[in-house]
Amino acid sequence: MPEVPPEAPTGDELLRVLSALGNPHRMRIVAALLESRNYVSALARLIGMGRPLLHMHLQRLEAAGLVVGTLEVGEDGKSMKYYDVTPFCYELTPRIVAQAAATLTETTEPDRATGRAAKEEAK
Amino acid sequence: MPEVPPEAPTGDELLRVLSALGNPHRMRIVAALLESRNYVSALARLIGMGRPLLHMHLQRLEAAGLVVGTLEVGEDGKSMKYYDVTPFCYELTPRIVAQAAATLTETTEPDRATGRAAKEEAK
DNA sequence: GGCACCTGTCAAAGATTTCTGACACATCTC
DNA sequence: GAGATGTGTCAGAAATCTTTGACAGGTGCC
Repeated sequence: MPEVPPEAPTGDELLRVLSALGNPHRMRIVAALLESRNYVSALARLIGMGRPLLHMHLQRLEAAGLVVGTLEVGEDGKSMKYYDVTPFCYELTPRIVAQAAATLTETTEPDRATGRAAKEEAK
Repeated sequence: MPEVPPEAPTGDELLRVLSALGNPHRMRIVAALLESRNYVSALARLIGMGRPLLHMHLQRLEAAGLVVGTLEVGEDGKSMKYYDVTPFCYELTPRIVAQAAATLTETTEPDRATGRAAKEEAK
């Protein structure tokens, strides 16, 4: 049996997943793809959305590991990029969120090497 | 015994939860509050964040039902707003997301059938 | 009174994210 | 060739989210 995230996703991973799913359009995209895999242009027509925009949303979902895209070549020689929903499974509880938060890499990139956050205690 | 969302949260609810948690600062806030409940000003000092900003983040978390704030009056007469993390528990799978997406009441969509996309009734 | 805390709000800046209309390329059919 | 399909990209609006500083009030203590 394949492994699913057992308990503790990294902060960055969880953040990517949550912010990817925290968007009505992307939720609908997942729903549409779960019903049947599809390629970009057809999916764009199906849910009434511009191709460039859908492309962006799909990239966000794929970056979060929620969908996967494979470039397939049809018998007519046209290449279409089909997207499938991955069987992801995340549990959201205070403890898991807290654990993830502890492993968050500073979002603001202050320095190249130090990795030190440049937040000082004022006052 | 209070019930936790067993399986199918509404689209709006899940959307609120995901977009609330899909932010590094808010994840850290949940983590800090889970370690120990706190009131706004102290929490602001603790995580090095302005009060107005923290206030906004807490409102977002509370609107999603992830934390609750209670205005308590100490014996010294000062009122402090203490926040607690609620024991939320959400499961994130393709099916659950798809189900939630189906009940989304949001979008500039034209309209389908009884369609009447409106904001929630303020209380 | 003045100081140190607490609470809340508001209006702007600042930074992201979202969205749109181009553009580029390829293949197949007419 | 033109026209349909598919792929991807880009720059720039448009909308939204984040952040800041100033303001309003409240209480207790020196």
